[in-house]
Amino acid sequence: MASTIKDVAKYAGVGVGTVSRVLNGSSLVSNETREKVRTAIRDLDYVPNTFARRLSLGKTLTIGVIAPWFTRPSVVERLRGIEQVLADTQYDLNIFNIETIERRKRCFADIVRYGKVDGLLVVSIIPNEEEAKKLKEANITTVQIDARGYFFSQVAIDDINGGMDATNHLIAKGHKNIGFISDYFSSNSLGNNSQEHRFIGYKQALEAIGLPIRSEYIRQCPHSREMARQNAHEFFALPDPPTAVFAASDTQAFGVMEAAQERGLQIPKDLSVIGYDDIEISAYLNLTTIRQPLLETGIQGTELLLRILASGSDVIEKIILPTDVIERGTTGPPRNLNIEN
Amino acid sequence: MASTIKDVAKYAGVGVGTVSRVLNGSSLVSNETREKVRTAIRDLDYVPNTFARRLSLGKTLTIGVIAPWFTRPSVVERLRGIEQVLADTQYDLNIFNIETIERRKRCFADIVRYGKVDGLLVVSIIPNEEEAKKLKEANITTVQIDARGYFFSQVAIDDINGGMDATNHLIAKGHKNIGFISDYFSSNSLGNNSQEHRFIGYKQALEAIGLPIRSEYIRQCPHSREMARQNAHEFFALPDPPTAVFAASDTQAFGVMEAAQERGLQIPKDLSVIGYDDIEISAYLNLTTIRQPLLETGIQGTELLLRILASGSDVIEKIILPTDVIERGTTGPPRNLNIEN
DNA sequence: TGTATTAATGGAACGGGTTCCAAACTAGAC
DNA sequence: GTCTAGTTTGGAACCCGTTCCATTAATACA
Repeated sequence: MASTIKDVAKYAGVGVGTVSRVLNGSSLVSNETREKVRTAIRDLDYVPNTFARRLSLGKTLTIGVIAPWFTRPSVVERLRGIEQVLADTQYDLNIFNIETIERRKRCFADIVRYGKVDGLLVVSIIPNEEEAKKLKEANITTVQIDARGYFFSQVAIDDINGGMDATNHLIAKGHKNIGFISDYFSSNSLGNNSQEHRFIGYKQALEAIGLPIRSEYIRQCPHSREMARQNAHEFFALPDPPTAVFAASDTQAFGVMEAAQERGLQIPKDLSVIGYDDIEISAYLNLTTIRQPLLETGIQGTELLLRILASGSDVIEKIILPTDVIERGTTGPPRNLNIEN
Repeated sequence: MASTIKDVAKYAGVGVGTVSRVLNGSSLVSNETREKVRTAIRDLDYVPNTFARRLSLGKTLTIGVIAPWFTRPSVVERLRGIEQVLADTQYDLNIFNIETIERRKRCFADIVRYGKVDGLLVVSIIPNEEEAKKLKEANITTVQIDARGYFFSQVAIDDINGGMDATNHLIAKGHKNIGFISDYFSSNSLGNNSQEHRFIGYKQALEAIGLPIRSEYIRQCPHSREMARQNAHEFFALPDPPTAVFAASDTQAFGVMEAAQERGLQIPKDLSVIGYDDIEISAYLNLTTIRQPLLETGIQGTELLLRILASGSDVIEKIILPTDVIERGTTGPPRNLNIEN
């Protein structure tokens, strides 16, 4: 049906080796021959069979992506970046969606076993030591996106800096009593330490201008609006409650806002709230937050992976991207300042 | 490195043909031999090379998915369904994200040219006549998801009925002045007519009980919250503004809600709003809406495609899935009825 | 016991590329 | 004109499965 390299060779009156050389840009072909072959390719509308090519090269020309929470807007945005870059290359994209721990195990195992990918992008999770070892043994070049770790090259967010920016934003408004709510630190099942980094940023920002780190202002709880709500109420019950809260995710920020509303506190007059992520509904709910360059992490992670695949280098490279403060309506000066003005 | 079928044959003391027969479940192997081969496969941890297999079979064992608006929650949900089904098959998934008309053209052209897929799922767009012809010529089995059309089998939503349900829900609450906001109808570049079908449902519901179709209550605008917001404001400025609005997508419904808030209208007391899609944040924002079985369309579309690939049938099959009204807090009786009660 | 059938098996040919090796050709040096 | 080195080129071997064909073994039947 479709023409093959043999047809092209016959049509151009050359050998298959020569056609292959032209296809792969070898310099060992005279200009005259090259032109003949090019014409033949055009005339026959020849497209090399990609599977024959892969078999012969011993490469899969495929990039795998392991991503949890496939449906979260932030992950989708990263995937978009990945797809965008790969669309212009010879590489295929193979997405593995992880929704359960079993699935995670199976995915890593399958990828190693079936050897269907040359390179792997691991989004928002950190391969554990055993997984990392197996990937390396199987010679699968791996890049992490949105997660730190010691085993592989990575593109991550500067969460420490993001945490500092969020805190500094509140400090700049005049706040001195700043609460912090986050998910539990690392050691969660997926091994992502962004929460802790945001906290470090918070701490550093306070320390930088000599504000005390008050343990009663710091809370960790499961990642949900409801838990954040409860913890925010405990803040309000303090004798000297915070005038501003930095929530390490927008979802938790909404919990804080809900609590404030229940308590009759006006935002931002009585309480400022800043989130982290800039998920879709944050704009709608007018939440000041920290935006991560999601699409960009996908793009840069993929480009990094392709670079490593091309160069064969095994130096671990870490790219850290900055965050932006998106100021909306939930942050302002604290009440006492308002009154003074 | 990895063991091949030859290694297995040698280890088991049989020919490669026999190993292949065992792998593919041929009945032409004695139980004794089969067991020997199985043991060899286990001992050598043998996994067939998928690319050699594809080359030899002349099949790609790959399903392509063409989807526009890759980032929309509704599309992601369908993709999830597709991925879920394919994960348990030997088929690979190849996603083509279409964001521009050029990209659309290139996608269809490439898919035909490079012959990298056995089957194609086209999500939310309708291949035009030329594209359909080429797909058929290239012998690529195609199934459409979330779009009608005459050329291929399909899994679609009964959007006319969904539009009727939404409108009837408002009518049942006592509304007579019902606005309609949607994206532009079909004839958009991608050839999806779901918007129009929702409108037809809206019209039919009104006509069915003799309510007038008022052109000032009907608006089309680009699919965004912001544009919907602006158009909603124009509704409110009418001398006889609608008491309820049916937005043909949840995203647009949020724009209407935003406008209502800006205008000081209470929902649902002063204005009822019903959306369409039931995307993730709709529950959070308490939006009454029409739920489409999004995941289900992905699942059923993929299963249909696999069935067709297996059977080789060329009967065009159409599966229409129903919608559900999800009643939450944004719809209620109109104010005048409130007062009367 | 001999013959016809059927079941089971080995292995060559094939799918369509890439690459290595040997051969042919060219040009420059002497 | 001969020799050497370098440039081009053709094509066999290989990548690793599947499948068809030929062969052998086993069973059935007369």
